[in-house]
Amino acid sequence: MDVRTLCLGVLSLGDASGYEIKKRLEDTFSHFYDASFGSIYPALNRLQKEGLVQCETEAQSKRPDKKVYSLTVEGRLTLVAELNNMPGRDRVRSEFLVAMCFADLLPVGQISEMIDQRLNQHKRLAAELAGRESRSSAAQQFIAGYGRALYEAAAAYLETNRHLVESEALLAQVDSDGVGAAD
Amino acid sequence: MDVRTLCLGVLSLGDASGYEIKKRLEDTFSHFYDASFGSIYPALNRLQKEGLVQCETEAQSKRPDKKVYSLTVEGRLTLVAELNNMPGRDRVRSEFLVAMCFADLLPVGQISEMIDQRLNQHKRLAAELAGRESRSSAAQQFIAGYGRALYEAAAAYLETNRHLVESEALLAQVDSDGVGAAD
DNA sequence: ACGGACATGTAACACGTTACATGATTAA
DNA sequence: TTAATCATGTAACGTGTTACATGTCCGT
Repeated sequence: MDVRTLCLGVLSLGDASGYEIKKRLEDTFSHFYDASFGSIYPALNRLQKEGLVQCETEAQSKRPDKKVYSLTVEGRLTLVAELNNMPGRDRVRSEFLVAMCFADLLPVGQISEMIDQRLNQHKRLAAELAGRESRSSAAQQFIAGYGRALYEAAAAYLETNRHLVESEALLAQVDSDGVGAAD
Repeated sequence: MDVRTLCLGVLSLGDASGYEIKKRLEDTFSHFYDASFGSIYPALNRLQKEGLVQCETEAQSKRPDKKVYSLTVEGRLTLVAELNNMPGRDRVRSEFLVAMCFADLLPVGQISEMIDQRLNQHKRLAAELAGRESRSSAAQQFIAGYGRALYEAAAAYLETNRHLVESEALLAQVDSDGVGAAD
């Protein structure tokens, strides 16, 4: 699944320009998918060439014409076909977890700061998603709830278990600094 | 953070060849980071050129010589410097969640199958990680526990809330098929 | 006999990001 | 006046994957 499919998906919820697609992706999908202008605009042009979307150009004075795209029948079929493929496994790339793996190489203060930051971030994002669960379709609610559940679980885990990495980093520090081993 | 840093990290836990690095990544990091041979071998060569790792070649009869890499002092410093950067936000890419967003375009059976599959997968992975929590360093335990907590939270959420997407898909199906509207 | 583990490496390709180009309008 | 929002697009770049090349040994 690539940006092109994602564009088809967004358009299935309503016509939009490239710019608007980007914004909707940020609103709705940012937690589990990203896309930049540099990938969206070329994707739309290619989708148009392939007849999966069509485009109405709204002339605008003093700024580029706004090109509003809509799904064609073929586009909708392609989207459905694509969604029918069993989804591949999630890809996660977490610099935070990599850092935690090597916690014993870092000063304890640094580890703690990273965890604090992460904790705040997760709580903020969970709250943001919670606010979204009321005002939207069942699918949107489901997605928002899913995200919230995960952020909350991560935050809870961090609070309960942070001592595991913090104490290990402390030991390593004592080890290499010779703290408490002064003669 | 890229494959090069990850290689340094793995090497900080013990010397290894490219092949072994790949396997350790699969064991330990597969849940939140990926890397293929095609990226690891070039990375190691470049790290060697830059003096961050050094390499002892073990001659082997009838198969390519095994090149065992180890961190240099510079390499260790570079790794620590890299880890000290506050980690960027996690990147998640989930085809599953995208599919759920557009649940109303799919047959209910398909949705249910996707959720069942995901549920089994999460339960299996959680169990696998649970087994790992006993026999390893504090950092490894922390990471394994984190992964397990998230898989379990996701599974629990799916079981409790799957009706949200399943019923919506059903409604959409009734809508477009005209089921229950026969004359 | 066949696939999988061991072992390294390269080249073509895919995919996406970043930065740039262009430029008006509006709010702080 | 500075930044953000609106609006599209291209080119250079980075990073990683896939498939290929090469070959042995071991288990079934």
